[in-house]
Amino acid sequence: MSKKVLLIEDEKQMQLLIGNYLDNYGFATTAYDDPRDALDALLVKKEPFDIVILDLMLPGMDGFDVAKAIKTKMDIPIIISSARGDIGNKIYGYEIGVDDYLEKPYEPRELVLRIEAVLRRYNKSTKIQLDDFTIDEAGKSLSLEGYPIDLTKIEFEIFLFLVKNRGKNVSREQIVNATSLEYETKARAVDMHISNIRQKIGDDAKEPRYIKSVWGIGYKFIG
Amino acid sequence: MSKKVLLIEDEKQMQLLIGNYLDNYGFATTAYDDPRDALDALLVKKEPFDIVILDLMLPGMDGFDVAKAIKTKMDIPIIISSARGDIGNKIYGYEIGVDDYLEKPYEPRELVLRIEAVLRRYNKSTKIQLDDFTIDEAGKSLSLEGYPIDLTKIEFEIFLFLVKNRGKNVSREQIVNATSLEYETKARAVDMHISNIRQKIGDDAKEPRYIKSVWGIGYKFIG
DNA sequence: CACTCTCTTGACAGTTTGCTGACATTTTAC
DNA sequence: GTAAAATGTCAGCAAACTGTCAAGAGAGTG
Repeated sequence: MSKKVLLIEDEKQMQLLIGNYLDNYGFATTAYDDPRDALDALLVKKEPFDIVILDLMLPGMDGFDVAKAIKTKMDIPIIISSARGDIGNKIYGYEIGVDDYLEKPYEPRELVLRIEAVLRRYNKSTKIQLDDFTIDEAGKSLSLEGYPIDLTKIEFEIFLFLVKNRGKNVSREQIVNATSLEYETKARAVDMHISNIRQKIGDDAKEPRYIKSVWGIGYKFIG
Repeated sequence: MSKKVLLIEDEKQMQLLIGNYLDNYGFATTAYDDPRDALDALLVKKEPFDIVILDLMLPGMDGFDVAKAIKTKMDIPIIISSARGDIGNKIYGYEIGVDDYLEKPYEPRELVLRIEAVLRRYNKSTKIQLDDFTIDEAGKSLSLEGYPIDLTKIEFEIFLFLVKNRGKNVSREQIVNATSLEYETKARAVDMHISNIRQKIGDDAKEPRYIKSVWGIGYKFIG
């Protein structure tokens, strides 16, 4: 299945050049002149793209703001393509969490290689895909259907432990031992964390889709 | 019965060395150069292997992808065998569920030990298959023909005790002692638990398929 | 220092479980 | 066959467990 590329680039000529080139290499490219249209397609209409190629020189909106808007809402790789090549911008780009950076002019072939590299890194980084969750173990981050969910450190540890033992019942004691919870922490505190996690992932204790309470035993991640 | 080892390794020399060595230790080794052939044998032809030894440096396909392809389709242990550096600390980051890994060069004896350790761990992975039941002792869960059955803590303990003593008669007193039932619990309470268990697993006291009452003695799991 | 965020705990409501008495039914002993 | 003993199971209750609010302690930040 070909990967879907979202190209945000206002120069028509560049758009055609890159779009055709990528399509020849087996990608399905959709291009937008206006970043607002692109954001609309990605975040509002939720079209399923695999990667974003983003020009920094855009009409009406700063490229970095576009990147930030995307990264705070979704977990999707972004490659910056720009003529503005000074180091300051580069660093800023990586701080936002941009995945790679190309300075114009560049060979289209180079872009293909970078895309492949980024996608490869993305797919087999430390991420666990499960149901609608993407769990980044190293990055200690979680997203649900592409939308990031902010868990605290301990919440994330508990969630990860449950996921790794999905299908099995785990006791509160096991949870305390497997996470950075203090040894003498009362089992009751675990309940509170579970309650908070459930709220954040939109789960319901009575009709759980993900974390089920097992009476007298503990909890179980359904799966 | 000797355990069947699937060796995926493209270096002929290594293949022969490991293959012969394992066979000398009572394993039945089948080797493939090409991971696609190995996947075909395992996943399509469904040849019954007990464990996979996987080299990471393979032609045509990334070793991690092979591992992932296997693990998402089957529940079979995998040991990674690879040159130092391919692995590093990545292996644990890639949450594929690999069971062990060895860095080349290693002593063949070491591999044998690892295989035995992994198989031991796997077999006593606390899962008991019996009739149509799957009992996960560690996970404290039970399923019948693939459908999960929710037993309470004590019901599960009683059921497990009966299964472990299948074919034997066990008294109510034995059941009380073997579970977390209070010492002074009346024997009569056991009857009630048995009744509830029977209902949940669809058994009939009069025509028992699983739990039989033994008049004047106690109960017996038929087996 | 004030502010925020995280973790823990007490408290209370609501739910589930385990136990028992009660009664019907079955089996054994004589 | 009859009485006594054993078992099956319903209904109900007390105890144990869970969900979650709210408050407070403690850590980290600017």
